[in-house]
Amino acid sequence: MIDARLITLRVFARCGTVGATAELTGYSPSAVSAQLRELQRVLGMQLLTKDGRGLRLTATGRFLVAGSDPLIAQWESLRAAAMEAGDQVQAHLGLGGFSSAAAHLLAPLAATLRSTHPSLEVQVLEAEPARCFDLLIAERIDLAVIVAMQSDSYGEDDPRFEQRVLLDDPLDVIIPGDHPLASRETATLEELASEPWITEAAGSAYHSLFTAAFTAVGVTPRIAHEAVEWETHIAFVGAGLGVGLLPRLAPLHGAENVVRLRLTGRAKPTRRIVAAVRRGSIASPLIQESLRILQVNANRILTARLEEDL
Amino acid sequence: MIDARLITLRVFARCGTVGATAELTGYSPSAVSAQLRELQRVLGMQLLTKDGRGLRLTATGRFLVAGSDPLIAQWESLRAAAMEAGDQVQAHLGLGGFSSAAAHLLAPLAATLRSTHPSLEVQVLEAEPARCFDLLIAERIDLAVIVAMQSDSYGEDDPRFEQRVLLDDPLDVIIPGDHPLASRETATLEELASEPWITEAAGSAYHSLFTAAFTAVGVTPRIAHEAVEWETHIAFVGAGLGVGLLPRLAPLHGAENVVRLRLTGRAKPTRRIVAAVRRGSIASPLIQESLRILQVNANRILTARLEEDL
DNA sequence: ATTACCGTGCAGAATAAATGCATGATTGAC
DNA sequence: GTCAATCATGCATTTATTCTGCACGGTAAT
Repeated sequence: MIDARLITLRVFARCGTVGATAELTGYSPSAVSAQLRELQRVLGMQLLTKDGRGLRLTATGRFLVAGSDPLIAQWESLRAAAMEAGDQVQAHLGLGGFSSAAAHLLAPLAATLRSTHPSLEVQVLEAEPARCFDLLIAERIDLAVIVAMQSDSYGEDDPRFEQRVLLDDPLDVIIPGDHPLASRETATLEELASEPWITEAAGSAYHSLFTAAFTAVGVTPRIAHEAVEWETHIAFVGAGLGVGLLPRLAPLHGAENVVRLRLTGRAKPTRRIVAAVRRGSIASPLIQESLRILQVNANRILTARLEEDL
Repeated sequence: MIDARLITLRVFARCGTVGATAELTGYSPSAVSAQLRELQRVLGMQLLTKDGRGLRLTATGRFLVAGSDPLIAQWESLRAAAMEAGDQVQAHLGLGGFSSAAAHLLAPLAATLRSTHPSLEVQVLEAEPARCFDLLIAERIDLAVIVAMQSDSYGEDDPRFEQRVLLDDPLDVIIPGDHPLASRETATLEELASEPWITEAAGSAYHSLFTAAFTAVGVTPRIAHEAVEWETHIAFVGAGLGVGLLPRLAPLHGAENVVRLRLTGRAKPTRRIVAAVRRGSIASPLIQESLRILQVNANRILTARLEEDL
């Protein structure tokens, strides 16, 4: 309902280049360029200046973008209220989430919504948390499932978003099936302190969670290998290369020679999984329903995992 | 910046029929029909229902329209603030006003703006006050000059508009040149109580002003003739058909056998001339400048008239 | 029953917008 | 200093959207 060109400007304000804006919005770079020029013409404002080989927002441009936050929020709020008042749901819903969330939370959600609202067209995009926020701004998606990261620049008080905690996903430890502790059901980080550890690359989202967990018990782990996908982690462990942490939401799906142990003791690391929406839209019936479904599904998965793997 | 289809819906909410909406917005009826249908499709809301041979807003529709008032106001406010922050003015300005305002206030304003802002395109629409408000909602004009009418449904607190008093235009009395009082400079309503009066049709904007003035002095005038345009009033007076009231802003331009007398005494009727804009836009530099110019011009005309006709 | 009014559907026209490629300008690397 | 990479933009073309004008069907008043 808000002019698409203003949305484009907002995306540009976040990512700073026409090319990136085009990628995020789904337009071509020329279209973005034309939109921004047209926006300035229509409003009679100079919003951008050339800066080297790129563009930069003018003071007016920054002012407009900042001021548009409450405008967008108000529209979302109005739409949500009207939807609720009329007991209706929108025609389209865009969902975004990082890999395992997309697979284990969003896919079931999409399936459920599809059956309860046959006329609703749902679109799921797999994307990293930071990109999810960008996609929310670009209005490509309406609901994002992300891992809460204190390092992120999106605070709980960001005027553009609202966030709700979906669940705290506990990290389990996975060890080779022939490990001395393999017959146990639980373990502590202290017991595994001297093991070779498999983790993600330093600086990644989970790495900080990993180090924080060990700092809490005063142990410095030996990092032997790095992996990005959980599937790779599991394979490394199965090959006897070391031990690792695995979110309970992530399935082992019967991997050879790998057992999952619950972590006990002082350090019980969890990753907090959060749903984020554009501010104002949280009251929308469809969003509310989606949040409920997500939460139910997530809890079901967590308890089911306990019976499967542990 | 707010979707044109929502604007169209707002206009429909005011006038109630597709045809009238088309006339006000400048679209064809088919276009309005298509826009409203499209709006419902995009939002996934049912906003309208068939009602006899016409359309009627649903509860959701009324809710959305009412809720859109602050949305529009916020956009106008943001635009005005950004304009001010960037020291820029918009590219287009639409002005609306009733006949004599259009001729004596808006035309000079347009001329002044044209010279001070060569790139600005100004458009002037002559329209009755009620229609001016509609045109403001339809975003066909940005500034309206109207006669304040307590009977109007537009209060000072309407969430859609903001109003500023431009001037209080005193009503003078016009009498034939061969009238016994013609050599005077002032007169009172009491002195003219027994004269045949020329007024507007009952129910018109000025008629209530007319009766209120006589009620204030406890006299019931004899209404002899009715006229719509001031020029007709003047002609009637010149033909000796009676006496009448004429706003000081309206010129005699040397009519034969008519003299203008200032009204003194207890009843000093004035018509309050007010500028109205969409709420939020009052802070816009161009609106502010226009209001200043209007006020200066109005005062200049009032004082000049004293020297010409009185 | 007839007439006037109102909204809508459709074919075609007009307008607006997006794409893809080529270009110019700038930065950083070698 | 040259070369490659990055970025934005202009233009011709295509594509999508939107508007118009007219005809039609339903509804209310005379």
